[in-house]
Amino acid sequence: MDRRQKKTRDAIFRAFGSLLEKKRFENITVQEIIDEANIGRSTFYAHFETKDELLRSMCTDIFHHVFTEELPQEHDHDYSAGSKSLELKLGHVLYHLRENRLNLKGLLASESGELFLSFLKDYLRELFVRYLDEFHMDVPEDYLLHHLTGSFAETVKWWVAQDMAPAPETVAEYYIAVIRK
Amino acid sequence: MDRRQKKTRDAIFRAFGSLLEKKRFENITVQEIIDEANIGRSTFYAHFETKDELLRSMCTDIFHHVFTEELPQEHDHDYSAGSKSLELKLGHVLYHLRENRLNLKGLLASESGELFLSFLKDYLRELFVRYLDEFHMDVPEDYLLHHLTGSFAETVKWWVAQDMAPAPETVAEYYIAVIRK
DNA sequence: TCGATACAAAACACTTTGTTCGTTATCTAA
DNA sequence: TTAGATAACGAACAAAGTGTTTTGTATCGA
Repeated sequence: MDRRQKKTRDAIFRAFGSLLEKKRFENITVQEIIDEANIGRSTFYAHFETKDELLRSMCTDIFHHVFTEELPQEHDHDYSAGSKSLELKLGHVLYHLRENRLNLKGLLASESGELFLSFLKDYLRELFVRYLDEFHMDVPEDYLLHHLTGSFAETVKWWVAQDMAPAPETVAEYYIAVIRK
Repeated sequence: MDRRQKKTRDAIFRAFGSLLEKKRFENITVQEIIDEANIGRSTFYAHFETKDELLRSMCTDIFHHVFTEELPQEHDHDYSAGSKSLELKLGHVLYHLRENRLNLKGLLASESGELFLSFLKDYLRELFVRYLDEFHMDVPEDYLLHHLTGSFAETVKWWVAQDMAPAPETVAEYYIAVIRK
């Protein structure tokens, strides 16, 4: 990739992240991003069609990082030993969300939060679907999946509201406790 | 209240509701509401400072209706008989949400949905707090409440996504099944 | 070095918002 | 029924934001 492209792309991401720490997504204008990134107006639109697409790109980056580099030992999925596997995986996800350079508090507020969370839920769904057989509830599978991903997303919201102070392992434990798999 | 005020206020609500059936909140402009309601521009702003405040008023109306007229027999709260009380109450809430003249699908989409759901959660919190002693989980009370309200809100989302086809009682049953009080 | 292309900067048309103001219509209370 | 208050109308306005276009310049990679 052309160095110039990478340079401005990084500048845009940096500017956007920095602005998200100060104000919520919908109150950030393209002009502000342009000024903060110190680039030309037309340059921004050459990279992103809209502010939403920028957010989308940023979310993709984050979750690709969180959900691929992570989740090791696919095969210690041990049914016999009580299986803490899911709890461990979710702990890892939380761990990486916290250490991410991004200010989640800014991202989660309102509109942008919904997009962020819908990304999170998509990834979570793939994860949970592999554990469905461990749940024995008399409800539609689709509803159960919706409940599990939604509840974890709500857990993340709660955690962020607590400034992510509780340890990831603790939060994962809380979550497992309330969903009672 | 002056008849003229009530008349235009109603017209605005009606227009807004009608537009919400066709498009999502953030794509509706004040001008469209004005045209649909057939009122003057300055008149709109005399009633509501902003589009958000209009939405807020509408939510207040809906939930006041749903949560007050409802929830009868406060004292059949029967601990001994397995207590279906909570399930019944939640069923009533769902029932009223469905019969409400408002198109929830339009409301729940994106931005506006968050405001709507935050209203719902506030009311739910008051409801759940009276049942907390029926849950025996080793997690912070605040987290538990957050989980219960959040999960029910997610349940509503799921239900709306199913076009509210399943019976309210059935959905309430699903919910009770997954939270396992 | 040379051709391609990314960038800057300014101008542009367009949309939406929220306010102001003079006029007209409607209400309420006496 | 009338008089005074107040709500609605509608046009005009400034301000802010969006997304596009154009022209010239700087930087890249081969």
